[in-house]
Amino acid sequence: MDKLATIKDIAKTLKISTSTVSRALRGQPDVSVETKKAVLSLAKELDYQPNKAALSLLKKHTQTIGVLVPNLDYFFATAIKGIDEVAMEAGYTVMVCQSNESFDRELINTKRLLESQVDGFIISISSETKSFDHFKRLTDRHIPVVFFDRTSSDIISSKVLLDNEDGGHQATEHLIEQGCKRIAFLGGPKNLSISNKRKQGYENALTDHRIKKEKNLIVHCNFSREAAYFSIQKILKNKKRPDGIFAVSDRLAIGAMLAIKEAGLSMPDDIALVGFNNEPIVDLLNPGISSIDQPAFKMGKLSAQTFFDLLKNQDANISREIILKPKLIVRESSKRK
Amino acid sequence: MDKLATIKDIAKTLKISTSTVSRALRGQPDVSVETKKAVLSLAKELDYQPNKAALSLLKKHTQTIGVLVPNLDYFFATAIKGIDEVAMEAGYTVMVCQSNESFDRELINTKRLLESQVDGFIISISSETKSFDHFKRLTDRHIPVVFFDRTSSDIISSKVLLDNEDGGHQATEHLIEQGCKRIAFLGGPKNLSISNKRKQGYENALTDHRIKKEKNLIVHCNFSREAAYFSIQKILKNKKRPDGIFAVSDRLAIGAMLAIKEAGLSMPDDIALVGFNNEPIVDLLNPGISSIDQPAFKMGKLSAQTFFDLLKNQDANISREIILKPKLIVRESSKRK
DNA sequence: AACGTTACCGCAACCGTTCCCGGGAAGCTT
DNA sequence: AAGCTTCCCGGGAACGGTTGCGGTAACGTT
Repeated sequence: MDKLATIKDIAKTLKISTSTVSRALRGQPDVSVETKKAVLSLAKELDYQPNKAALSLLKKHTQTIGVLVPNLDYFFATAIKGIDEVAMEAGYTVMVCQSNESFDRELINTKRLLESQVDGFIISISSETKSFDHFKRLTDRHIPVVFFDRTSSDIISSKVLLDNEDGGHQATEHLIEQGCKRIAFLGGPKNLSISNKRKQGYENALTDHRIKKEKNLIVHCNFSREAAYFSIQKILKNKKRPDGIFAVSDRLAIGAMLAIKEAGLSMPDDIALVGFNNEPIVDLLNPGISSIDQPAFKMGKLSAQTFFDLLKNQDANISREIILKPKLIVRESSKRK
Repeated sequence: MDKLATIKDIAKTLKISTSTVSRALRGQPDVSVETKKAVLSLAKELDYQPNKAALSLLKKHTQTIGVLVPNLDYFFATAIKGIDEVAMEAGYTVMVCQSNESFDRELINTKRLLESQVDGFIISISSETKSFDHFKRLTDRHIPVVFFDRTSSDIISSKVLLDNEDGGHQATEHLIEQGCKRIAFLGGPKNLSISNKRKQGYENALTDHRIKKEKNLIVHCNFSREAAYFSIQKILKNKKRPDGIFAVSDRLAIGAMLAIKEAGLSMPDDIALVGFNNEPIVDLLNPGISSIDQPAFKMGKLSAQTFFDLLKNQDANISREIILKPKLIVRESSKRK
């Protein structure tokens, strides 16, 4: 790889000092028009690009945000698009790392991002993560960190969240209103906050309507279609099968749908189904799956905005918490006449 | 933001030189066991992380790959997962930037990645891009660049591609075998190579089977479901409507499907449909959409591997071109009895 | 003629790390 | 006793860029 042109190269060929070149390049005073012109034209000719590493050393910041997500599915991809949007506007670059839901990778990625001297982090934690020391080490150092979507109540930091409890409540209440009496909860990994909050909303809705919750209607599995399929398949074999299912993600809902269809049951009459995320494909299915819509793009933008707020008031030790409201989109999978 | 611990901090508190600390940290000789132990324990206590910027300045490489993609949809997300896998294994970090299909953003992103001193690039070009000077400037400097999926024949570089022509051929031939006589082609933007190659395969298949191609059955639109919907809606109003459609992406195929359904036509009997990408949702639709499967994950891994090959033999001015074979997955949307 | 002002430019330090080189101390061989 | 290894360690330059400070002309003012 050939060397990129540096300020020294320009200085040497023009027989002036690097200081002058630097000043000329950044439009500072104390440079004559001729030298400035000469520098600028040579810089263009050599396709000069400032070396961020050198800048980083000197200025102690890199104009980059480390973004750490569990995966790049629809939700996170659109959230990242939102982050990217406002970061780019502010002249910042984002470094995206995915943990693949693995704790070890999350560890490695935070370490690497830290080594890369990112100015701060925007994080959604992996489903495996149970200890948060690696994040605490960041906040202890007063590095700006914003958590979005997936977080933990053990973490004290700025957060951009969905009101997951409300989402679970809306979904469950809707199922109750459709006449469901025995509603199953299909959740993600047990230590995942978003899943638990949605479960809390589910349970609250049941109590609100004086329906007693049944332990064997509550299932947890990982976020794969197959796992959901097997979980629901199992539940449907019970002598008292559910007549409604609330799944904490659309992918899980799809797995559930497959099991329901295979069992020869009809939707929504035998079993009504509600998912979560409102991914653009769920309205194409037959039946279209009702789902809780979360504003992923907006969450991304807000995360980046609170990040920059944090960056500005670093001394002020505040941590903002933004909570967005979800919205139920009703489709045929749960709409009984 | 508090300062991260540096080698100097360790040296100062231990009253030794930075050289010794550096040696101790990297397990080099010329360090006594006691000092080494002292350095290591203090480093752990201070949670010392080496400063990549300083390393970059000195060593002229950053152990990072710049990945430039048009978006983060299913295909690119899984490809990136593949890239990430082998990059991580090699101790490299990837910086992902998305152009959002915009030429300007592509320009800005390559510039920023270059400033960040990435060791090379893995690129899939935006659909807007018609000029490739910004990429040529990279290869001229002998910076390792691998293009994958979307590229241009005007670019001389290593590439990891799908045999798109073969894909188009397979899809079209399959439709012909199902008895289709008037097959429409639903393509992406006109300057996009992958779309044009698939079109070439489509046309070749037609000629192979002595079917004359009809200009008004060939449509181009951008990669949105809506655009595809309107395009097909328009075509179906023709007095001689098509009896088969080959769409160059699943999203376009879905748009087509919506138009077909709305027109009250049946699939596959009135119109047979084949998409491209084989995204995991197309088998859930009703009918399941036949699609050309491309090994996205494998393409990502291969891209990263050829990248590292390039990195090793930088002097050798070779450029490898890997071409993968696609595979047609037949579903109900095109399977006539 | 002496002084002040202005315009332009270079010197040198600094950021964190590596690495070459030189050097001192201790132990060993002649 | 003189010389040679061996083991540790530190000095200092280098990477690319910014910046405060000082310096030198040329010019204008008294």
